[in-house]
Amino acid sequence: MSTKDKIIQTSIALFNQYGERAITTNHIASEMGISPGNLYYHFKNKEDILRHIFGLYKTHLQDNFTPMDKNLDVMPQLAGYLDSLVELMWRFNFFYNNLTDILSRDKELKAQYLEQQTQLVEQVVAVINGLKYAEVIVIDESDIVELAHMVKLTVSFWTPYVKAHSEESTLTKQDIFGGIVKVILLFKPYSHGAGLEQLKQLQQEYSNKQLEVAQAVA
Amino acid sequence: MSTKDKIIQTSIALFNQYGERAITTNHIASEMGISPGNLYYHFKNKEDILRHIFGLYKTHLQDNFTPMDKNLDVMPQLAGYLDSLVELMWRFNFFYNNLTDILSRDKELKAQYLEQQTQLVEQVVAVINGLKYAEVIVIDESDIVELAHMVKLTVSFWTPYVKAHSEESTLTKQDIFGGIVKVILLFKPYSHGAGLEQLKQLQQEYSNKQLEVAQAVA
DNA sequence: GTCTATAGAGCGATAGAC
DNA sequence: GTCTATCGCTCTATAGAC
Repeated sequence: MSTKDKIIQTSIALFNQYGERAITTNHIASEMGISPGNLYYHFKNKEDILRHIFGLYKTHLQDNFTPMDKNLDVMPQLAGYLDSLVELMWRFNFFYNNLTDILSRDKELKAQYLEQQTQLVEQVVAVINGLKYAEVIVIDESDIVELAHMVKLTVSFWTPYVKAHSEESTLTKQDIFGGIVKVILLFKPYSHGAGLEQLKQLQQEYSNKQLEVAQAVA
Repeated sequence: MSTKDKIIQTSIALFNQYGERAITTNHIASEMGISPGNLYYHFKNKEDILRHIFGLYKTHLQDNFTPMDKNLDVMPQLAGYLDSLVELMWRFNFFYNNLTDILSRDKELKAQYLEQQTQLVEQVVAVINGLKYAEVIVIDESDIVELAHMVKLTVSFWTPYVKAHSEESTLTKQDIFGGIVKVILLFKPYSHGAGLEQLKQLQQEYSNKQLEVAQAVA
């Protein structure tokens, strides 16, 4: 791995563990065993590092949040989206923990984020419509965009919510599954009959994942 | 107003406008036209100020989130809770914008927050049960706590969500009403018949408030 | 590409006069 | 209760040698 890539990876790891605010460029360099000067050879400044990390975030979403295929079953596709959200929430949780700060310090990054999130809400709307046409849920047209924002809000801020509510602020991967359960909860009351049973099953699967990991640790 | 109270009020105002991270003790003193030394006469440090502000936050919730009266109509009481949440989300929005950071820097405050939020989830559960017994909503026993957390998550992180999605990061009070609409959206799909009509009307009221204020400014 | 050394700036907090 | 002055620390970022 190139030094540049290693700086990115180390930054992500340290930001996630200690928070973006607490980690300085010196900490990153020190953790890697390189000099601060070397770090600044590869990146203009800390914001430059954050922009590169945002690039990875964006790529992850572009690669995994592809449009639904109407010829395939809807539930496996939904499960695929949820799995990719687990990865997203886990890998970039530091970003959500300091979203306002990070964006307010860097207008360019904020513009990129805004554009990206505008796309994202459209993609979530498309998924909701997919569930609607597959008759998994029944929902008024006027509520769809609102629900899409609630999904986005939940995914974005589940990890800060968990951190604020746990004694030790160290996030574990099973904590993330709890957030997915909440996302499914958002859809569930719009669902009836066979669709409801499918969603209940999916929710149960993620509840189980939560416990499995916990038991593996114990 | 005493200097001590004025420091608290000025801090809240500056934190809300510029973010807690960006505002130093020097900024607060300078804004008030007092010396940094004077500020440190009244408060041990910045965390001390934040703890006092949290005290106000806690008091606001204690005063406004009183248990439901089963002898009175449920909807006016719900509206009362929602109005008090508007105030909370508006007055202390800086707190939610930096929640993880603020709590990770001060173990004592974190403990207080944890205790307070544990109480709060119980109170939200009580409100949901109130809606259930008044037959405004129909909800499985097993979903109630999960829904309560979703309400809390929405209230906590609506303002950071809005800030992240607006060009200028200055929050207005009508933005808050949008969050209340989202909270009502959480309840709506559990509702049917007469209860649904009541919730729709309530949601419409807050949607209107959103627009009224916007027009008053224009 | 990597290092050492350090400039430059800001922040938190205190001492001591009034 | 309020001020001025300032110390010590940390952080960002750069200069210049290798």
